Amino acid sequence: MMSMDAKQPFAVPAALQEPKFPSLHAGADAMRRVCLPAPQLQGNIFGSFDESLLARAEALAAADIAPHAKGHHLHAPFKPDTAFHAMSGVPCAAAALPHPAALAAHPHPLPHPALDGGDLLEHLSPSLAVAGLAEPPALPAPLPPPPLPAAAAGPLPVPVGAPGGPAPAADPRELEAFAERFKQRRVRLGVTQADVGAALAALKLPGVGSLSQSTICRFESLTLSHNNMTALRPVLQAWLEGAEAARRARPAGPDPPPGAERKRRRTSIAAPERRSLEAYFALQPRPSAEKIAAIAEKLDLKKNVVRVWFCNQRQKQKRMKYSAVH
DNA sequence: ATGCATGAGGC
DNA sequence: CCTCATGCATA
Repeated sequence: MMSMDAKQPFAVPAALQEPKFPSLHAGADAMRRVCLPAPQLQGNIFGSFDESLLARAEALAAADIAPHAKGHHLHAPFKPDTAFHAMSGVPCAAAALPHPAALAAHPHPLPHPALDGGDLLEHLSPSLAVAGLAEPPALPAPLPPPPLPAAAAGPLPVPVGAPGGPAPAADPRELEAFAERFKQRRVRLGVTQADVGAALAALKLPGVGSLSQSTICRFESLTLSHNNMTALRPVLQAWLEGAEAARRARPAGPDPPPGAERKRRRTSIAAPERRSLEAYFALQPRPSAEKIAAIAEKLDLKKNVVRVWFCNQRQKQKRMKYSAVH
């Protein structure tokens, strides 16, 4: 009976359902092809050593890297002019997979086996969070009022605006700085990440609806792709300025009580299986469908779960925290 | 804050 | 089937 989904404020016909930021797919797969190893090579490797590799992966997983020594240094700023898809060399390097013998001796050139896929994002800087800025559950506007709208904010050039071609200064540093300032000012407004996401719809910017708490969070912590960050920045900046202006006009506002709705459940992959998957991933980040099926069977997971897991891992490896060229 | 998932767009 | 942007559910 709930034809009104909480999401999707304006029912957009599927035909019109365009991505919120149309220009995000700039030659995204060009690089993929470059990364793809010769099909036959891949076939040879896995055709011949299939069992060996699987076994080795499991052995690695089972042996477990107990000390859990962490020391990942992702490098490769690599900024081609066609696309800034923060590609670390990792996926390609792994795809270029030497031979099992080499793997046995040295898993790969990196300082540590890429078994830390889940840990890649863990050192987000919680500086603001621990600074004593607990954000209110809703928005009762407790508002600690140290007025300094422009004090902390430096000159913002707003580099967008070329009508003929979008050529904004896409400096990672710029984005990083903005993200941090954004968070500070947002907290100062006493607004949660979820609130921001919801408020975006009210801006009625073309092609921009609401966003989730997840996305706002990821923006603030720079755990989005560079393209994504770049696309979101103007939108969030617009909201921020509007919100600060509104605050001056009307210091207080009503806080709408949140509703309660339950939906889908999240399947959770157990630690041992996860470790195995990570080991497999280190050997081959882009396994074939057959490979995925084999892995799924060995780990007793649904094939689709395994496939999605690999997709998500690849996506994580591309996030911009590590592409921040300095 | 993050893990698993969906869906659009693309070969 | 992939990538990419994004979100629900959850630790």
